[in-house]
Amino acid sequence: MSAGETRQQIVNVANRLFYERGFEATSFADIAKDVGLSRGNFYYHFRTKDEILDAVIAQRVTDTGAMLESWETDGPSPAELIRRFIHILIANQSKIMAHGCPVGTLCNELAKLDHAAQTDAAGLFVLFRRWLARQFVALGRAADADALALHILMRSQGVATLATAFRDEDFIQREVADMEAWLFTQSPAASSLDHNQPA
Amino acid sequence: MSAGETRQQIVNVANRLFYERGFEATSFADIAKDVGLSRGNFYYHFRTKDEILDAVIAQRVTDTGAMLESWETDGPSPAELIRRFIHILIANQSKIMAHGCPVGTLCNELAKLDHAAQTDAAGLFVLFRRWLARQFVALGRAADADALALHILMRSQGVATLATAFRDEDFIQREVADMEAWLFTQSPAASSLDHNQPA
DNA sequence: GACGAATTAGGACAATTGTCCTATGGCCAA
DNA sequence: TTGGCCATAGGACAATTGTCCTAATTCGTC
Repeated sequence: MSAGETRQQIVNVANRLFYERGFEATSFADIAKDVGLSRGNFYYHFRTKDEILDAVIAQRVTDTGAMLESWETDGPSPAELIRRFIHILIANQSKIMAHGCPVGTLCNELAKLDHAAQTDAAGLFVLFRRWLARQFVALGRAADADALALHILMRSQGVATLATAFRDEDFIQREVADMEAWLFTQSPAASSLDHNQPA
Repeated sequence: MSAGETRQQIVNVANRLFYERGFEATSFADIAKDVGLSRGNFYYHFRTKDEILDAVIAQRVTDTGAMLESWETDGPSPAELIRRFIHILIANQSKIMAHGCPVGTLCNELAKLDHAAQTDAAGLFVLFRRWLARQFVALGRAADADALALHILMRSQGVATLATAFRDEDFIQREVADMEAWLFTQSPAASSLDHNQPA
């Protein structure tokens, strides 16, 4: 197998394990076993564990960017695009209940470790933040687009954390519906309506 | 020193380190050094690391319960009590930006480790959930008190996670203000008002 | 088929992990 | 003062960690 392919396999497996078990709790041996390589051989592809982390984050940046871009290809409305973002919570429901949000939990862990890659991991949030802000601008909310983007991001993080703690599908459904109702009130034309009761 | 005092010191230090660095990343040696004891001696007080974790969670349950109870002693209104909860985000701002929410991050880590103490840690959320629900009942929202409690809890978790990732004090202030505005609309008398724009 | 480079296996290495044992010191009761 | 229990220090233990080296294998090219 070519070095590039092996490297890609390592990144894919590490990406999954970092999400499912956390960065610190995942060892070289764990990754090696799942890839089917010997542990010592890793040094050929990655000199340190931090290099793997960097590669995993870079991979996620690429994947996330591609996903967000692909959503826009068939030209849905900004509100519909934001709805798609919100619905990640339902699409990935079972994974989120088991391991939380991949971005939020990684940022939290790296913050506690005071890890150098903290900023890179937060860059994943920036990707969503900017994309969401763009949609709110298109929605006619240029003045507070970034604040609205952060608000939606904040809500999905809160839902993810409580979903992991309580494993309550109804809670997720309810909060997603509430986010959609909130979104509806944010289009200027509908701003006089009141759709904000969570329940 | 009596065994009880030493044990209490260990729990206090472990509590702090589990929060600042995480459970897995904190070793017996780390705790021993901060308490000023020899590592081997831990076995006398705690047979396993999991036993320390249990003690730390039990301590947090006691402390949290006492805090919530003390808030109610001088008889503030339910809305004022909920406001106090929301303002934890500001009171603990710098710690949250550095290490996240103590409850949320612990639950997330234990979920990834598939740890037996997961449910006990989530019990800390239950404490807040029930206390908040009581306030909403007193506010005249008995029908959806639990959902409203989860909603507030969800928001504070989301704010904590993004606060850690972005270290943005303005964001925290803004979202706290928005939570207060939301709270105002939740008292039945004020339910026709619209205070929901986050910004 | 043979050569040289690319890729791998296997293991060495010191450090650290959680766990556990034993010998020692100190304090309180008789 | 003595005897016994409580608390501690110090270290042993096997296992695992991230890192690194070297010898072997595989592969494409001539």
